[in-house]
Amino acid sequence: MVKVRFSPAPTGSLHIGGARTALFNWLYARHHARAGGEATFVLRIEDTDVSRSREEWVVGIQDTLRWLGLDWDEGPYLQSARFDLYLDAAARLLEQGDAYRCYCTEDEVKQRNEAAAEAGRPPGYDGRCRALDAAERAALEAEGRPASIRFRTPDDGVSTFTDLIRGEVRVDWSLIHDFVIVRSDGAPIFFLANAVDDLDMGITHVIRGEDLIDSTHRVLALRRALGASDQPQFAHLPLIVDAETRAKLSKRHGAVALEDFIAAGYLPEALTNYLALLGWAPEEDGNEVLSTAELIEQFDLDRVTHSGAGFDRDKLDWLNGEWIRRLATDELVARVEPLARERYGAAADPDVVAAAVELAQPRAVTLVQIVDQMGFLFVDESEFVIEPESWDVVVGTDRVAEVLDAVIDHVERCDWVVDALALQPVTDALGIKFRKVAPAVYAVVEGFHRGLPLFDSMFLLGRERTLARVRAARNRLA
RNA sequence: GCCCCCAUCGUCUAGUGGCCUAGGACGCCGCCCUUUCAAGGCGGUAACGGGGAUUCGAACUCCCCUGGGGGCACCA
Repeated sequence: MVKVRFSPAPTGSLHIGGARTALFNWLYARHHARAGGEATFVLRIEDTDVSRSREEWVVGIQDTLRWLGLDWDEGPYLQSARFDLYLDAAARLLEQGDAYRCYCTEDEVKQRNEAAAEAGRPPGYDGRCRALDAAERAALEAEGRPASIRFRTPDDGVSTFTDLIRGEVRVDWSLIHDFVIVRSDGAPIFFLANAVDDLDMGITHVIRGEDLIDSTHRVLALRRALGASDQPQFAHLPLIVDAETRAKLSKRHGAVALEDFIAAGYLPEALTNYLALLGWAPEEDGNEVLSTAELIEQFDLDRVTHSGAGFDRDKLDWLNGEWIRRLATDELVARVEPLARERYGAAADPDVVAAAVELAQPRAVTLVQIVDQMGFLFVDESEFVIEPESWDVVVGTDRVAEVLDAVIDHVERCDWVVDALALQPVTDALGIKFRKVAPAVYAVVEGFHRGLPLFDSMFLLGRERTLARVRAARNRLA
């Protein structure tokens, strides 16, 4: 029996790190189920911090998860709808003496921490409200001071747990200070909600980022105080870091939001494949291009690595190309079509789009690139422009006027079939290697000096439009 | 500052004492192919952070150092 959960905070859209965590939890559950076991993947939205959470992120995260193909069996549960549960637990802890009311304000705690730091003492709550008697408490309350609820951690001893990936992890309790579980405004805090829910939902395995490894001790203590008879297994994943800075991936270092990758034309197949490769290694047959089914089959916590994984856009690009090539052409067309329509409107004739996709599939890196490359087919001659950089290439090409004249002459009279549009014979007759002048001709016809295969492109464009463009370029040259 | 985690090519990684003159993938370089650029094919460049210890034998075990990252909130 395996029950895992992905529990994002809806304080932003799903980012690379969160997606990887979701994927590993999902793969773990699906792998277990495939092996004949019972497994449940729960989606739980941790929106206890109401001020930082937004409905649009709650929705957006689910959309992105679905786009990735990560479906959940339970949920989404919203913690904001379960406050009673957490508050009841807090009341119980208060009653048991495992927690106490703290009348220190946030500012006061912060100030005392700073003072402690300056004095060379370790920071952390100093325990001021730990042992208040009834009279002191009454006095503070009479002052109208709001109270938070703090969990009382052990003063000595060692906290230990066995991480599925890292083995035994231990830390002295003396280093872990009493922490707040209910804010003075009455809102429960992450640790509490997290512990209560995992307990209540019967979570068996907690798979999450390594940045949470230190908080595990607190969650474990909380669960024990709450009467948990057993503890879940923990598995802390290596962080995904910026390959350059080696620091936790953040918005400062380029795209990290999954939405950005979707918009940039990456396929879910490629993203899940790449994400799986960050911090996990497949079986040793050398094949890294893996479908979701293959990932499910092979996934195992044993093969999760221990050190931070640098995010490498180049490898993602390569994988995306691989997946574009692996898709059936019809399927690729189906995915490109809406994008083409969105970009070019009614001009994007479905048949032409399909033909262009077929030309693009063997070489494309992203869906957006495919859409870009077919653009020349959908603009009016009056609006057709050659990219400045590509026009420079035209101008810088030797004997280009001569070549364009010959191309015009050839296109005017040749049979209108792709094979007849081959230009090598034309340049050969001039004693010029086609390769030398190809970029210029590409630019003149497609607007870019690198694009879809030229002869097929001219055919798709049609004789008149092709001629119009070449003539226009020829005139501009003169 | 304190605590925790980590340490193999530029990057992702394989490797659990002899199979390692360290393997694969991406990138990069070269060649071939070619309807430019790509894609594809072939080949190449490139790493066990340092020092001790254990052992007949260490990338693999232990210790120290160094380095990197993470955590120390009334965020999650």
